[in-house]
Amino acid sequence: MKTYDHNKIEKKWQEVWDKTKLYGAKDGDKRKKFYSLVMYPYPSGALHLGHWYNFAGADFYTRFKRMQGFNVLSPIGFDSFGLPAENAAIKNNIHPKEWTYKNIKNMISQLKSMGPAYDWDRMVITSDPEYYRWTQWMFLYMYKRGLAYKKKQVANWCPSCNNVLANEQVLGGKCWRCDSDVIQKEIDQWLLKITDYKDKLLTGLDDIDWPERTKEMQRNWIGRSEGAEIKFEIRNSKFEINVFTTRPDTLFGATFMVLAPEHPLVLEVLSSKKYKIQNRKEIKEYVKTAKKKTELQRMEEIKEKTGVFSGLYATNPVNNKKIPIWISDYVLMSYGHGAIMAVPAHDERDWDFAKKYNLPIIEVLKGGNVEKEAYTGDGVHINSEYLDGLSKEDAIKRVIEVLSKEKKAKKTINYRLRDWLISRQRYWGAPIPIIHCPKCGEVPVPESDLPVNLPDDVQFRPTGESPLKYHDDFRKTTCPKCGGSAERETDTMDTFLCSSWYFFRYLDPNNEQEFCSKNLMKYWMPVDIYIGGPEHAVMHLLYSRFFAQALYEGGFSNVKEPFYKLRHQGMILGEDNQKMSKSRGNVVDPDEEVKKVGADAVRMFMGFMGPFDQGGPWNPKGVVGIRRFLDRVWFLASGDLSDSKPTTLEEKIMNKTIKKVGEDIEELKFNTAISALMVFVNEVSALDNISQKTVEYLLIMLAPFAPHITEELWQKLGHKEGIHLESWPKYDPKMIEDDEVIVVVQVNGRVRTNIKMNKNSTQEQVLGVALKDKNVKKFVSGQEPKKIVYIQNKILNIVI
RNA sequence: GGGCGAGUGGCGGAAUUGGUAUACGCGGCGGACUUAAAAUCCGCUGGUGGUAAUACACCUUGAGGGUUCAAGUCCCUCCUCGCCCACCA
Repeated sequence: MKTYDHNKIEKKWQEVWDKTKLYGAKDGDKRKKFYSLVMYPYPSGALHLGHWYNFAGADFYTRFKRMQGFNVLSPIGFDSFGLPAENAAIKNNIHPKEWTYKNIKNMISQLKSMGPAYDWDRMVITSDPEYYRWTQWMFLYMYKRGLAYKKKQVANWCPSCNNVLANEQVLGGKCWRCDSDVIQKEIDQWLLKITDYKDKLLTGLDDIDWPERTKEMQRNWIGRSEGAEIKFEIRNSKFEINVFTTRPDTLFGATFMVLAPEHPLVLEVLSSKKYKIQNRKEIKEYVKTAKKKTELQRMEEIKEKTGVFSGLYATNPVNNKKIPIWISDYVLMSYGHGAIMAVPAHDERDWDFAKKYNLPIIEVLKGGNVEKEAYTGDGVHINSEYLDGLSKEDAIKRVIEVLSKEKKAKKTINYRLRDWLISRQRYWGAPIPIIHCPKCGEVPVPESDLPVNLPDDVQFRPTGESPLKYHDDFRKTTCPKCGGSAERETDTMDTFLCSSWYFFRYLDPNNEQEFCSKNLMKYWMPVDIYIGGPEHAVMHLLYSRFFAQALYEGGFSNVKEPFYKLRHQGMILGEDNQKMSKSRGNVVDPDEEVKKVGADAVRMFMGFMGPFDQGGPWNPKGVVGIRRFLDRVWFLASGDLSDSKPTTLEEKIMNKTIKKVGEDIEELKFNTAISALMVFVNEVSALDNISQKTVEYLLIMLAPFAPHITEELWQKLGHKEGIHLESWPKYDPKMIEDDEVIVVVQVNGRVRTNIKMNKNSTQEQVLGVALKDKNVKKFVSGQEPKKIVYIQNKILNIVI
C-alpha cells in the first residue's frame, strides 16, 4: 500500500515534540532572535478553518526561520475576556469562566493537532488574574499619565449587548459583534486619550513594513485634514460659532450656517427666553427625533436631508452679510465643532440642503454649473472681492491672512480620531481599578492591591446589566486614601485593552514584579512578523501601537512601534465562493478534514490553494491532491535509495529547488514554493537510481509544511536527531546555471521556434543557427531583416 | 460618494517584473493493473482551422484603443466584481 497512517504518525510526533519541548524559545540566546506572532484567538469553542489558515501560514514561516538558524519565539494564547462568554452564561446557565476555560482546553488540543511549532510554556490567557492584574496596571499607568479620564458623553450604545462601543467597533452603524443597530446614549464612561498620539501614530506608519492598504486605513481613521477655524458672530447675542473648514477660500459663497442638533447653542436657544423664536416647538421636536435615530437611520438619510431654521442669524466675517443659521443632523457633533459654514455652490451636501429649503446659491469659483450640481474642484475665484482671480491654494492662503488680522480665522488641523472609550457595563472583563470615595473622589487602586479580582459568585440578570453593580462584596470597599467607606468602579475594561499589550507578556509570562522585564523586552522586541486578519486594521492594530507609544514615553517599552512587519492572511470561503456560515451550510470543520487526510495535508493545502494574502474557496477535492503528493513522497522515501552521491542532474534539480522554495517562503508565497516541491518530486521520481541525499534534501524543504510525515521519514532513513533541528540548505549558484540555454526565435514578434545554444552565444551565432530552421526560413522568406533584437540567453527577434 | 485591490482554461491558480501565456494542482478523457471497483501508475487535455496521423497556421489573459522589435505585465478610456471607509465640512 502506497500510503501512510497519518493518525498514527501525527499523534506520535506531536507527543514527542511536546515532551521534549522542541519548539521552546531561548531567552537571551546568542543566535539572532526572531519573534513571530499570530493574533491570538478568542476561545469561542472551536477552531475554524480561518484560524487554521492564519496559523498554518505563520507556522510555515516560523519553521523556516528556525531552520535558517534564528532563535525563534512563536507563542500562542487566548483573548479570553469578552461578551460571548457572558451571553452564553445568561442563555445556557453556565458560568462565563467555566464556558471560557472549557473552550480553551478544547482549542488547545485542536491547536496541537495541527502540529504547530509553538512554545507552549508561554501561554497567555487574558482572563487569568495573573494576566489581568497587569491589564489593570496598564490602566493605572495611563491614569497616572493623564491618559485615562471619566466623562459623561453621548456614546455608541448597542441595545442588544447592553454595552457601549468604541467608534472603531461600530461598523456601518451596526455593532461589530452582534450586528444590531447602534443608538446614541448619554452615559458616564472611561476613555483613553489616544488622540494625544494622533501625530505619532500617523508618522510612525512611515517606518514600519505593513501592507500599504492597512497603513492607509489607519491614516484615514486618524483623518488628519488641514484647514481653518473661522469665527462667526451671532447677531443680537454675545455668542459666536467656530467652524472648521478645509475650504476657507469659498467663504464669499457661504450663504447659511448649519448646527448639529446636539450643538450647545441649540440647547441655549431652546432653554432661554431671550431669543425671539417663533418655531421653538418645531426645533424641540426636530432635536428630539434626531436624538432617537440610530446611526443607521442617519446614514440612510444621506440623500434626503432634513433640517429646521433656528431663528438666528450670523455675520459672514468676510463681507458682514447676514446669513441664517439652520439646524440639521447632516452636521455631526463629533467632528469639527459641530457647526459648519454652508457653501452650497461648492459642497454637495450644502447644495442638497439649499435646494430643499430654497436657500441662495452663490457661485464663487468658476468651473462647473452650480445650478445643476455643486462644483467642488479648483478654478478661478469670482464674486469674492479680494480673492477674485486667485486659484484655490492661493485663495486659501490669502483669506486666512486677511481674516487672521481681525482674529476671525486661523489655520488649524482637524482630526477624525476620537478618544478610545474603554468602559464596558458588563461582567466578563478586567475590572477598572478605581475606587469612588465620597470624600476623596476618584481614587486609583494602589498597585500593591492589584489585581482587583473579578468575583465568581455573581447573579446574571436577564436585562444584561452588570452583576457587579449588585455584588456588595465587590462593590463596597474602603478608600485607600482616607480609609472611609467607598465604592469600586463596576465597569470592566474593553477586551481590546487586554490585547493591546499581550505580545509583551509572552516574553515574560510568569513575572510577578512587572508586566515584562526590560532585559527580555530588549532582547525580543519588536515583533519581527505579525500575521493576522485585516479586520483589525483600525482596532487592535491601532490600539497596540498607541500602547507601545505611551509605554515608550514612560520608559516601559523599548520600542515605539511594536510590530515591525505585518502581513495579512486572506479569507477562506466555502466551496460556493461565499463566506462560510451556518445558514449557507458551507462550513468546513477542520477536525474532520484532519481525520480524513491528516494535518500535514490540510496545512499544506492551505499553503497551496493560492496566494496567502488572498485566501479563496476551500476545495475539498483539492486537498486530496496534496495527500496524493505526500503519499508519493512517502513512497519515494521508503523505496530503494542509493548510497552514492547525487548525480549532477540531481544536484541541478536540487539546487534550483532550494533557491526557489527558500525565496518563496521568505515572501510568504507558499503556493509556488509547494508547486516547486511537486516539480522536484516529479523530476526525481522519473530517475532510476535516486540518491538518499537527494530525498533528504526534499524532506528538509518539505518539513515546514508537513512536519509530521517528514519527521517520520527522517527517522526511517536512520537519523537519530529530528528533522526540525536541521538547517535550511544552501544552494550553489553555479549548479543552477546551465551551459546550454534555450533561445526563443521570433519573426516579427511571433514565436517560430526555439533553439538550444551554448550559454552567452553572440547574436551572430544564434542568428546563424536560427536562419537554418525551416520554419524561420519560411517566414523570413529570403528578405533582408529590417532590425534584429537579441537579448542574450533569452530571445532573438528578426523583424522583416 | 471616497480609498484600496482584482479580472488569465471547466475550476484553484503560475508567469524570471516588458521576453516561449496557461507552471503546479483539481476535474475530465484514454490506457495499464484488477474477476470487478476503489486506489495507484502512464499518456492526453485553452479555442478554431487543418491533416489519415503528424507538421503547421490563426485566435486567446474583462472590453476597446495606444506605446514597443516584443504587452497578462506599461499608458489612456470603459465595464464587472471584492474589501474597507463614509453626511468628516
